[in-house]
Amino acid sequence: MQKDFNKTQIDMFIEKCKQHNLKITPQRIAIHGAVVQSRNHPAADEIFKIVKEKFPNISFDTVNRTLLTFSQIGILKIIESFRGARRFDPNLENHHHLHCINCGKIIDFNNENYDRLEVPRNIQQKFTVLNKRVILSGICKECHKTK
Amino acid sequence: MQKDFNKTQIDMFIEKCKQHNLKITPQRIAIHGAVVQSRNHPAADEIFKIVKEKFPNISFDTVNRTLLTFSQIGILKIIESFRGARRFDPNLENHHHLHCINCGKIIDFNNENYDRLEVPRNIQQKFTVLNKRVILSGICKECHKTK
DNA sequence: CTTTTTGCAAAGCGTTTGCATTGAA
DNA sequence: TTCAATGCAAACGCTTTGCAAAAAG
Repeated sequence: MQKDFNKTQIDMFIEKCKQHNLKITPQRIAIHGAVVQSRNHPAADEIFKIVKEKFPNISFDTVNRTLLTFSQIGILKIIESFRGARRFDPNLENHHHLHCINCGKIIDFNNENYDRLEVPRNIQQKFTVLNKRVILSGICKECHKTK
Repeated sequence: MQKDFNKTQIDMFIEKCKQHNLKITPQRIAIHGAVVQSRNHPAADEIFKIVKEKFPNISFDTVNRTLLTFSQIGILKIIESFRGARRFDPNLENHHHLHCINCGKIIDFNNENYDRLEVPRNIQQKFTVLNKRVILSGICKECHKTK
C-alpha cells in the first residue's frame, strides 16, 4: 500500500474531487488554493475577493457553493455555530450545550467538571477569558429514531 | 439589609428596569413573562408569536429590540454564537476556540486536556457526541489596547 | 411636559434557489 | 456528447435603521 508522503496539497485536492466525482475546474482549484492558504477563518466573501483577482468573472455564488461542497467532502470545515436566528436564554447560570447538528436543537446541561476547566497559562497572557463553555455536538435521541 | 427572598419574578424585573431607567410598558411585561417561561432557547419570532396572542398589535420589532435590551440589563442571555457570515476553516484537526466578543475574531488553539474531556455518563445515554470543543469567550489583546 | 418606546416600513446582509449557458470529462 | 458546474438574478430569512405617533413617568 502506497503512502501519501509526497502528495502536494493540490494533488490531494484533485484526488478528493475524483473520489467524489467532482470535476476539476479552474475555479475550484483557485478557491481551494485561497482557502488552504488562509488564516483567520475566512467567510465566503473574503475568499471571493481573493479569487476574483485571478478570475474577475467568477460569481460570489460559485465561491459560496464551492466552499459548501468542499466542506461536504472533507477539504475544510465549517466553523460550527448555531446558525439561523439569534436565540435567547432565560437561564443565567453557567451551563454547557449539546447541539444537535441534524435538527439544530440546543440542550442545556450542567457539569461541574466542565465549570472547573482551567484556562491554559499561555492563553491567560493574551486573552481575557470572561466565559468558558463546552459544546458537545452530535445527534440527539429524536433524530436518531427518525433516521 | 433586606434580602430578596420573596420577590416574585415580575418584581425583580420591574426593579431591574428601574435600575436602568427603562419604562415599564405592558409590552415589556408580556415579553418578560413569555421569555422566563420559555424552554428551548426561543428565537425572537417564537416570543413574538406568544406575545401576539395577548397584544395582537405588537410588532416583531418591539419584541426583538426588547429582547436585546433585556440581554443588556442581564434579564436574559443571548446564546453566544459566531454571528454574521458562515466561516470556513482549512484546519481539519480538532481544536478549540477563543472568541473575542468585541471584534468577533476567532482564534484557534490546541489543548490536550480539553481534547481529553470526558462526556458525562448521563449524556452518553441520550446523545451521540461527534465533536467536543471548548469555547473561551472574552476580549482579545488588540481590543484591550483600543479601549 | 419630556423622554422613551412603539409600530411600521424600508434597507441591509448573508444565504439559497432556479435556470439558461458553459465547460470538463 | 453528456452531465455537472457556473454565472446571474431573484427570493428569502433574519436583523437593523429611521422616523412619526403613542405612551410612560
